[in-house]
Amino acid sequence: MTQARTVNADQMKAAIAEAGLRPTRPRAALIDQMAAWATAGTDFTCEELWHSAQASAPWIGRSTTFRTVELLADLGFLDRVTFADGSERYHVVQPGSHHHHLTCEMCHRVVEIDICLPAEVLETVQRSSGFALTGHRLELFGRCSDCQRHTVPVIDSVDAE
Amino acid sequence: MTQARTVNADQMKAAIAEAGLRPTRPRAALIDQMAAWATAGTDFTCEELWHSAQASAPWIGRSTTFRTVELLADLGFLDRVTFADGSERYHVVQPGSHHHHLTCEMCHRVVEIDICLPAEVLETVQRSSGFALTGHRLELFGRCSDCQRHTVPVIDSVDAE
DNA sequence: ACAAAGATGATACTCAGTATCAATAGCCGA
DNA sequence: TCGGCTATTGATACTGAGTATCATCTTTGT
Repeated sequence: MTQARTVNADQMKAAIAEAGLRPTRPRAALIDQMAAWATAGTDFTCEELWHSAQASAPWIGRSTTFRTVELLADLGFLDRVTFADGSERYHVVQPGSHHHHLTCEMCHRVVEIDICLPAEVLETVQRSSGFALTGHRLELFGRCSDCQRHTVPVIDSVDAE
Repeated sequence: MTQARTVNADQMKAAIAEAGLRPTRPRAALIDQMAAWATAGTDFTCEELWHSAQASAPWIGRSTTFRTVELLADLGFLDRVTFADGSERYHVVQPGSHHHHLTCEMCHRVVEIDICLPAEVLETVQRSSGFALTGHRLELFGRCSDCQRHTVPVIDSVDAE
């Protein structure tokens, strides 16, 4: 797997400035929290971000949290990651990098992986279906090494959920 | 692409009987509607199913619709399909078949495809990440041949959304 | 026909996210 | 520095999808 270098708060703030948007206090506070989580490899929901940010900035509104997350997602800093149980959470990533996610179904750890569908497979699909492919989404589920150690080993199957 | 033969109402009803569950009128009505959609290749949400079923069976409750969809999903007859815009809908499939979905981002057409990640790719991920893989989810997005005809051609890119 | 268990439908509720809008805070030019 | 323009904010109310509850009604096995 590839450990992408962690996105920091300044990168996100700079991107906001470059987009001609304003560097406001709420945005800064939320970005700082997200960047901290990014370093720790922690994913989050908007609700969690809001609650967490309120510890240091109780004046931040819920709407602003949703708006800021949407903004950062549009700027490419946040990916929506799907977990094995179907839940979806946000994860900070390097914008523009093409990768997919491998998530631990026990501890929710997220690992970015840079493997992808081979181009010839995509071309085969394109030819046989008549579709013009514009994108795809791949999520891998499993148990991380720590969680394997603490529980019964899973059957060595690689089928879809 | 592989056009899986369409699941019919009787198969679903038989599966319910085999599971030791009861063949009730609401279940039959909902299954008939889903089977009709399956033949037409139409996907749906619970809400849509409910409204549609009410045309012929106005006594069916909303809760029952959700319960029946969940039941059929558990029995493997329904897949949750993700579309390019992030929305999720149900789609009737042959239970037990391992496949993925290619969806048209314009008309929401769903095509089942039987291509998958090559085993060696999965093994590489497994080795390098230390994860024990247990499943995956792959969604392909594009424009179907009909929608390509009616609009400007898309850039021939195959990157993720 | 009868009782036990399964299934139903009405209702109320939760939860995540959205819409609205008056008030506020950055920005820019004078 | 001032003033005004506009982006942004936070409070509030709302929506839509899905869940919990529970009295009532069906199936089913006897």
